[in-house]
Amino acid sequence: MKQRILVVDDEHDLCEILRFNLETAGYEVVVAYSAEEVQAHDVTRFQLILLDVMMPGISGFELARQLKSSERTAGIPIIFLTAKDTEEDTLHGFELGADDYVAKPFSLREVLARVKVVLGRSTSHANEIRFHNLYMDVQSRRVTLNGQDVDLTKTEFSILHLLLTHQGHIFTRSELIEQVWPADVVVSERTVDVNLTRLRKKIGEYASCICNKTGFGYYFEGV
Amino acid sequence: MKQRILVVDDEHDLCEILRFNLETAGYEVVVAYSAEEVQAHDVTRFQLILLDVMMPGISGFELARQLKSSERTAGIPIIFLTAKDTEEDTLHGFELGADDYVAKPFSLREVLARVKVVLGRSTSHANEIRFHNLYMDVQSRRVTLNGQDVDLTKTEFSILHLLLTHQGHIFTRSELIEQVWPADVVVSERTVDVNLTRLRKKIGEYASCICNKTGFGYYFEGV
DNA sequence: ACAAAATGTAACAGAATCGTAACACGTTTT
DNA sequence: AAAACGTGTTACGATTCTGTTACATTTTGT
Repeated sequence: MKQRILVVDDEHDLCEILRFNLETAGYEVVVAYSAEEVQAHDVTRFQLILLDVMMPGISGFELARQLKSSERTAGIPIIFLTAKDTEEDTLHGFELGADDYVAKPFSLREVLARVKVVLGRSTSHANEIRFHNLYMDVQSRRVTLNGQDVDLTKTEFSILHLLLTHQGHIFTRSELIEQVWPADVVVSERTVDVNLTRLRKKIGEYASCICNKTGFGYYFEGV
Repeated sequence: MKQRILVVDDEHDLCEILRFNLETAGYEVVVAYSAEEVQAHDVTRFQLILLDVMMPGISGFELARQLKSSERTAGIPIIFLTAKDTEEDTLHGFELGADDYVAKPFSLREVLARVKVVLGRSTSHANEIRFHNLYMDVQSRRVTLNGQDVDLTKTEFSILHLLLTHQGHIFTRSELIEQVWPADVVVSERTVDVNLTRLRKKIGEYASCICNKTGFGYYFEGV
């Protein structure tokens, strides 16, 4: 089945150029001319989003933040297109979960190469996360520990996934809430603790890999 | 300060050629002849790793996977050196977080150009503060000293961050209190002293960089 | 060199943070 | 309809952090 790419940019000409070249390369392309227009689409149907940063109305960064904050769409790779190529903006983009970053003006070859890399990796290994004998299959939402199935709840799964994909990174409680819980629910910070405890109890010998640094937050300690 | 590059390749001759040319270009070079040998080094001290894919024992890909899976070393750029230049291997490399890819046989000019590009763009990460072998990652809230994690409390972290980002600037005790403590808490000025002492004890050889000027206050003395 | 002021540091106790069991309430399964 | 499950909240004991104090040491001014 063809892989589907959503191109979001307010410059019509550029969109058409991208559309033509991506279609030639065998992808199915849908174009939206603004962040607002994106909301008319079912974003989950796309395997990749090419997203312009500078757009009238809602900016690309803001849209990315929204997409990444929803569990349903957080896993969709995003490549930012931007004229801004300062270090700061690039970092901001990656912070928001960008999978790559292309500064305008760019060569089409460059864009195609990056699209290929991102799509290549999001279909192969991104769905399987491993830490020693702890496996997570993101696709089927299954976790195994030394070959034994581990029965995690949705919340626990989501937390473990976040921690494992960012080993060593210390997340504050608010960051965890922001990343794990839907944007519209309000939970107390202590709820995080309780869920971490529940998760620890289920992952046996790896419980001690989920660490807390007093005053900062929680992190997964690899090795 | 010179940028440090770790070259990992089992071919001694090639290593020496790379070493000579990189040193001529003004970099500091350390060579390891196997992935196993890399483990003897503190990898965090390097700003770039040139990594051969095909090595006896642990392969370059496997080593890269390990480095990228640890928050501490994930940020270090890697350029793969390889005789394999098939599409598949290149993709595999990028998947593992390679920052570039050079196929053997390569021209030295080519290697130098890519090293320059990678180091050029990875120099000033705004959220990573470095003083010799003392690193602060503001994003992930970690501090390492010669590759070892330093366990700072929130207050200590905050003080060190302030001092390191304003090296040489002398902060009076009230300035420190104002910057480090929340506006609504009241602490005695001597509290600052105690916290500075605690911080000093945790940063080993850099303790002496935190200086006091009698009657004025504290500052970080960069060499 | 001397006393006074400033700084370094160990020890302690109060405060803040954390781990976890128990409970409540809504949802799903049986 | 009852039981099982998921999950947020609360409470309390355990742990860690941190400000204060007291005394030791260094620096400063005369």
